[in-house]
Amino acid sequence: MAALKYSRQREAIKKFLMERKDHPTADMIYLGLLDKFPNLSLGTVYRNLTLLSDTGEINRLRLGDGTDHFDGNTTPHYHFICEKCGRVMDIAVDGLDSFINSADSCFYGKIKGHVAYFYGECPDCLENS
Amino acid sequence: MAALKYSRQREAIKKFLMERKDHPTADMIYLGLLDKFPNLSLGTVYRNLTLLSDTGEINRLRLGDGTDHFDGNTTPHYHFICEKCGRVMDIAVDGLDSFINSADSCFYGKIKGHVAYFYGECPDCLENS
DNA sequence: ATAATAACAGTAATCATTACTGATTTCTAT
DNA sequence: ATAGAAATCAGTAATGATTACTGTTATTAT
Repeated sequence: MAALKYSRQREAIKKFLMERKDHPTADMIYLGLLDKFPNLSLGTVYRNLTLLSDTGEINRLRLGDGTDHFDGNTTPHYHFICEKCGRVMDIAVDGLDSFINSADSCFYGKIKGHVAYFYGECPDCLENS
Repeated sequence: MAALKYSRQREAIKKFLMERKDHPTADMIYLGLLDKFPNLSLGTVYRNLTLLSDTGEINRLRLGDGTDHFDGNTTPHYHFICEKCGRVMDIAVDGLDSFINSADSCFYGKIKGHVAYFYGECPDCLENS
């Protein structure tokens, strides 16, 4: 309900996410912005990440590794997380989305969305073994 | 590596999960067993849930609601979580599994598994609104 | 300009989960 | 049977991610 006011910190957080292809955690974003905002607070990062994901400008990823990751790419896509190095990568899975959206044919509730991600060993870790 | 020794507590935890169709959290299991084990410790519940899911006897569900749920049904199936009441239900999604297993056609890493679940409003909550 | 209020930095609190500790139970090999 | 080794226990403390609180600062509308 309350109107959002501009803040340099929020813009920097959004820009930071847009410029990256990895999927940083709140802490990584905090550390990455400390040089530009020496007084930045981790709480500010968390609050703005929540605001930005509430408005749909970014996505919050719950990948089951104990900490949330964030993604500036809001076009629909899926993720792969490496069990060895923890890296998060985009993964193309053509047709999965429409398949999943038809899942409610025999379900009597209202399906509003889904979460799906893959895990295993990433190309780099696979090579070093 | 260390051999597992029998424990009454672990057996009770497993039995508790097998006899249920809901998907309780560690705390719910703890509270549910307090009458039979008045000295039961929450740490014991957590430790045994980890042991049992490591051996594949139960499944740990990370459904993004801030706490893990556990499932005594280890046959492959998917879950739906109600955003209103928090209830976790089984949901049948025919063919999704084989579809997802073919996802690595254009991915250069090694996909070992996937996580997928649905969220929305359950039949009961849908009716009361 | 000024008043209203969102946002801030800093810090404390929360909550799920894990780690530690010394006592107890289970198992194995005499 | 029994004694020693080791897993498990209950109880408690610690951890780590995230959220809430507080007094101050920045942004916006009048």
